[in-house]
Amino acid sequence: METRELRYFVAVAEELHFGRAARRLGIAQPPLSRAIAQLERRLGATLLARDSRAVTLTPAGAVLLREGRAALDAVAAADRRTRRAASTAAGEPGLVLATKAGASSELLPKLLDAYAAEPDAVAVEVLLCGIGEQERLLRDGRADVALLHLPFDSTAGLDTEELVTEQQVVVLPAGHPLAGRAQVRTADVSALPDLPLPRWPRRDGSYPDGPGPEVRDHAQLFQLIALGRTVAVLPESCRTLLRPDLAAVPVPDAPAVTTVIAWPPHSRSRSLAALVSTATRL
Amino acid sequence: METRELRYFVAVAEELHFGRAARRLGIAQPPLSRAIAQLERRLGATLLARDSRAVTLTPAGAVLLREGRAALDAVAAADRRTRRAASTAAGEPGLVLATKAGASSELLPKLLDAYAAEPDAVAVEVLLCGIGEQERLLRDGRADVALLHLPFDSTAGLDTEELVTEQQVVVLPAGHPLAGRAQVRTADVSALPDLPLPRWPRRDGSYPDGPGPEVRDHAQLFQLIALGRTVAVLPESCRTLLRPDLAAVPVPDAPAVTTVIAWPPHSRSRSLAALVSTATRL
DNA sequence: TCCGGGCGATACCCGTCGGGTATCGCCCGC
DNA sequence: GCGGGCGATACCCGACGGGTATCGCCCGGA
Repeated sequence: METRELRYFVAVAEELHFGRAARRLGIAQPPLSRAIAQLERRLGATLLARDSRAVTLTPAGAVLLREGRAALDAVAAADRRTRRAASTAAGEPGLVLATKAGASSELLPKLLDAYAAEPDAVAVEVLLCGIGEQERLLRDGRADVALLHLPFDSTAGLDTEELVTEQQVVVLPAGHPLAGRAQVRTADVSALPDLPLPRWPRRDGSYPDGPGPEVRDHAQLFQLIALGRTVAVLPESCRTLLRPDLAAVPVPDAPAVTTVIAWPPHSRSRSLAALVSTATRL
Repeated sequence: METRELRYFVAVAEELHFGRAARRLGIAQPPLSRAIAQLERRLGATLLARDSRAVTLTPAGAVLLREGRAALDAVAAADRRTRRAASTAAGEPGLVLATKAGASSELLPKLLDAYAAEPDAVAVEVLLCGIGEQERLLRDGRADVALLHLPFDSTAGLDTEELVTEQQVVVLPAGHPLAGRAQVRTADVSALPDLPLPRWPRRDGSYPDGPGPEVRDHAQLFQLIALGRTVAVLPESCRTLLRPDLAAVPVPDAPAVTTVIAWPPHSRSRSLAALVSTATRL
């Protein structure tokens, strides 16, 4: 199976429409139809049900969509990592660290400083990404290492080391009645009638349904909290980012958040090992 | 990057010889040279140093060898799993469970029986494999789930659940002086002058150097122990396999062995989830 | 009921490229 | 100094990927 065939199939499987998929791939529709038919013939499997007026995935097609995406990511990672290894001709290439924008605001600078002080540290590029994107970045080679936050992020298929565990706090407008409390419970927070919890984007960029406002980053979120439109439960290290018009109150019964450093399991880079070792010693 | 190019490169990188690699691939040498040159041109990287009389990997080539193998495994897994999903047209396909031949002799039958008793269990094929092969089988799609034994096997890049932890025992000829002891220490075992520990094959099938005999499986091993040529330290569940002319003595200070059930992280199969859940309830 | 339009499949042509054979250039070792 | 091993180059051919034109099918509206 060639990667070209996989790219073609994934495009059709995602669009469920040969014409659109062909346009996305920059080719005409007939060669695409032919390529898919040939792939089906070679696999001995029907991947798509061409029910007139609608294309749907067969069970085998669903398997190939999932496995094919993973395989294409692995190929993309091989390409990217090889280019990077070549472009930094002498010595170790730099590292790319992925983390959610706004998260780990305390830990990250400490980690970067500590690592930079190591004898043979290499340059670390920080790649800020959206919610849940880190795993993808590691799998397709755009990043070498990432900071994840359990239990929100998935560490499936990654090697990890736990770094710190923090309690969560609820972030409120400074004048809110709960802001004076020493602590609150999750029930108190979710029961606030006029302050629905915000909605974060899903993997594909769409938002779940619900009453809360749609938010993309912490600056947006804090603005909306200050305006009295929402509240949020965040790890307590977010206190360092708080504006003076916001207050944070511990929520002891909210799940603790563990920051972990994660990397692709087959990595064998000296500099990555040094960075991880520095992180665990913080 | 096409999988054909990756296959070609991996072959050359493993053989470090264009002629042999071409023969292995079933093509002539000139097209192979051209394909590698084209891959290098497209990546903008020199992958192989053609020092006259010897081909060696550049650092970028070493990266592509490692990443390329992983990518080829992922493509092979996509192919195999799609075929299997298609061939079992109705309902869930069966599961393939990989385990080391001779290991988990107590746990495996219990697991298979318990799972078979589940309401919608599917057929489970057991694939006996060599030391350390399970990870590869899971990655390239030949197996869906495996039993691994920590700390010997690597679980890098796999999702796992721990099943049981056992102490280890030393297996001796029944008449050996230590056979009557209630327990021994690792120091006692490694100090036995005429009974060197056996040598197990490495990933690539070669054996490490050393005085002990080369063994491939437990039947071989027990035969050699009975002949007084070696001793072995094994998990205590191996007692059920012992022949009457062998004895087992606990070794409390040997590392405990944990059997884990492992599967590829992106699996989303109902029957796999049921098997894992059955295993954890044993 | 018929017609138009949307969509995937088919037919057919062309250019590129992958693969083969022959040969060269280089270097090492006898 | 020469023979042989090895990778690169030259050149040819056939296969296959991609394009355009068109068909067949089905649904929906008049």
